[in-house]
Order: sequence, then structure tokens, then C-alpha cells
Amino acid sequence: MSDTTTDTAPTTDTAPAAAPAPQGRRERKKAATRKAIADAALRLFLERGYDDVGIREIADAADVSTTTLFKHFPVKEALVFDEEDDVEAALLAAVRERPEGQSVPAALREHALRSRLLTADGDPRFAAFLRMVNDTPALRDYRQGMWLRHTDALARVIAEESGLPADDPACTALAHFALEAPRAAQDHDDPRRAVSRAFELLESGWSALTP
Amino acid sequence: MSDTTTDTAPTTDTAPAAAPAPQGRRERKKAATRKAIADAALRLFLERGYDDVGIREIADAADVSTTTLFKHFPVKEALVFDEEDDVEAALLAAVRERPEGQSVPAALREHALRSRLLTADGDPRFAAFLRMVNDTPALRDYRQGMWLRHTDALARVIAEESGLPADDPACTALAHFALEAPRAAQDHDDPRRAVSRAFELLESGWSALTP
DNA sequence: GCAATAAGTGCAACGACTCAACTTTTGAAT
DNA sequence: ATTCAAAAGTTGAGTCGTTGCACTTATTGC
Repeated sequence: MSDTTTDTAPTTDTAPAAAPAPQGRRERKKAATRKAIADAALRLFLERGYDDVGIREIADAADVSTTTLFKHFPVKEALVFDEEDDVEAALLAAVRERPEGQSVPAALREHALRSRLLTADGDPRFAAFLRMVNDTPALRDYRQGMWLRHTDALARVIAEESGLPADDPACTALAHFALEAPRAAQDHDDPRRAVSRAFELLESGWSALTP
Repeated sequence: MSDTTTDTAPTTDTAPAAAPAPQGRRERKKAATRKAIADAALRLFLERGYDDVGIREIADAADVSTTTLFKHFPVKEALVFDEEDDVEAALLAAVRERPEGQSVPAALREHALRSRLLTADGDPRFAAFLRMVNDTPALRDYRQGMWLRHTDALARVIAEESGLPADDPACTALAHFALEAPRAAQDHDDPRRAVSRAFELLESGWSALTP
């Protein structure tokens, strides 16, 4: 059998958030195989690259059938982004619980800069992970797709916090743009500066829209 | 043989731009089969939906082999977005040749509102086409992917027109956001208003950045 | 005319993903 | 304790997009 690593897959999130109650034996086993699959996948991907590892190979390494694998993960890309649970909660919290007097887009900027997408320093394992994602088009796209799914929730919070009507498209726009900012910045030589500058645009624009 | 339709595939563009010189017999034949494939594909797609038509079926309908099909179109999605040539030129021109005194983001807003993504009225064939694209995730994503490929070119033009340094990330940001605006707006009940509002955000933000 | 080149074919295959039928495990009710 | 239904897993065949390879046919420039 392969080693039972205690490694947690890298998260884009900030807070670890202690694991809740895995009660029944059933759910524990299920979680176990799920983890076995995700671990095997991540290991193989990092060793040889995402595109050079097949589904069957991962299934074999985790000692399950490919059908079982797909019952845990809807598509191949999902194997890479496991354990991304409370990213949305953190995102919304960053806006709701922002410091007194800070604007909404400023809070989003801080959250973006704080995120591990830019601050990969220190952890070489995570750095390798990030490099893999950024070098694989399929993974970049998938990640952005997941990210954008938070648009509506974020737009609602923005509306609440700013007093604008809940259906004002400006809220959706700000949410969407804020979520796209990292992507818009990532091809620059200095991504942090690029993100900041993108948010400057949003901040001054937003201040003009909210009296 | 199937009917040789003279229909031109719908374009997101504005100007038809008369076809240039198809000289050799070779290139004419090549263009012919290409058109045969695209026509067959579009017809089948509109009849039964994008996901319910297979590549092999399209190839059969166009009376070519699947290998030939893929020599003309890199992926299945490309069958839908044929003849989208000078979209980029039109986009850049909209900025460069904007009316005196109009801001860059305002020009982009006008261009977006002018585009057939929102003004599908009148042509029911095109309306059906649009509906199909918007109802098919794979197509929406592909379209947005193509669209975003113009980011760098647009950013360069924006830099030129605004006097900002060519590598100022703000230019990339504006370009990226402007290209994302239609997508951010398309889930709203009134897309035109949503686009306008999204651009309001960009306009006031941009005016603060450019003295 | 003749070779070089490009278009097109046929077929077999690969990898991601699905489906249907079947076995095993587990949670719980009796 | 026994029984039963749901859930987890397996197996194997199949679909679908896409690619590679070896091969034929047509067109072009000389």
C-alpha cells in the first residue's frame, strides 16, 4: 500500500478551519477513499505534470476503479482543487468585516493581495502547486470558473454593505471585476502591483457611484 | 448532396468586409469544403442543439472525414464561431477613432452596446444562434476565451491613446474589465442597462487615473 | 511532363467520461 | 440476531472528442 500521508492538499484559503464531525463509519470510509484519490492524484500530477497523468493511473494508484473516482470528482480538474470549501465564506467575510471606514473595493483588494495566489513564498510545496496550475491552461480555466461562481453571493453582500438596491448591476459588475482582477494581473512581471493598480481603477470608480 | 446554402454564418462583428481574392483553384476548393463543414455544423446545431450533435455526424453531413474536419477547425467549438476575423480590428478602431472628447471607456461602452450580442433584434436566425451559444456552457466559455485574447492588443491601444506608460497594469486592467463587461451583464434582466452601469464604474474610475 | 506540395481519406487508437447491471458493506428497524 | 434498503464500489462495454499514421489524389510551379 502507498503511504498514508497526513498532508493536506494546498488551499487558496486563509483559515484552516478545524474538521467538523465525521461521524458514521460509512462517511469516514468515504472520506478516506476520497482523500486517497486526491492524494494520489496530486502526487502524480506534481511528479510528472497534469497532462501526463491519466485517470486510470490515478485510480490504480488509489486502488479504486475509475467509476468510483468519478463518483467523488466530477471531472479531472476537480482532483486538483479539492478542499476548497470555505473560500466563499472568507471572501464574503473580508467584505462584511472590513475595518471601519474602508471601502468595499479596498477590502477586496486587501483580500486579493492576502491570498496565497500571490504570496506563495515560504512554502515550496505550494509554490510548485501554483506553478503547475498556472502552467496548465485547463487548470487555469477551471480555477477561474470556480472562482467566478461566487459572483452572485459577493454581489449580494456588496449591495447590502453599500446600500445600493440589491439588483443594481453595478454590484454584479464590481463583484465580477474584483474576481477577475487577479487573472488580469497574473501575466504581469509584478503581479502584486498589477492587482493594486487594477483595484485603484475599481476603487475610484466605485466611490463615484456610491454617495 | 445537401443544399449548397449561400447563408453566411452569423458574425458578432459590425462590418461585413467584402471577401478578398480567392485565387487558386486549390484555395477555392479548400474554402468550399470549409464552408460545407461549417454550414452543416451550424444547421445541425440549430436543429438539435450543440451537445446532441457529434463530430462524426457533422463530418458525414458535409461528406468529409473527421480528420479533414479537424484540419479546418481545431476543436468542436470552433465550428460555431467561424468567420470571426476582423473583430479585433473593429474593437481597436472603436477606441482609436472615437469622437473628439470621448473617453476611452466610453468608446468601449458604445462599442459593446453596438455589438450584436445585445442587439439581436430583427434577425431571428441570429437570435436563435445567440440563444444557442448562451445556453451552452462550453460555447460561452469558448467565446469568452477568444474574446479575451484581444486583451493585450487593446491594452496597447489604450496606453497609446491615454498617454500612460505602455506597461502600466491599469491599461491591461481596463482592457480586461471592458472585455468582461458583457459577460458580467448577460445574466441580468436588462443586459443593456447592466452593460452601461458596468461601464459607468470603469469610466469614473478611469477618469480618476488619467489626469 | 514531373516532381513537390497540399488536401483529403481510412482506420485505429487514446483519454475523459458515462451507463447499466451487479456485489459488498453499512445503518438501522424489527 | 435477522433482515432490508440505501450507499459505495466494481466491472465492462460504450460514447465522444481528438490525434497519428500510412496512404491516395489533386494542384501547382518548373
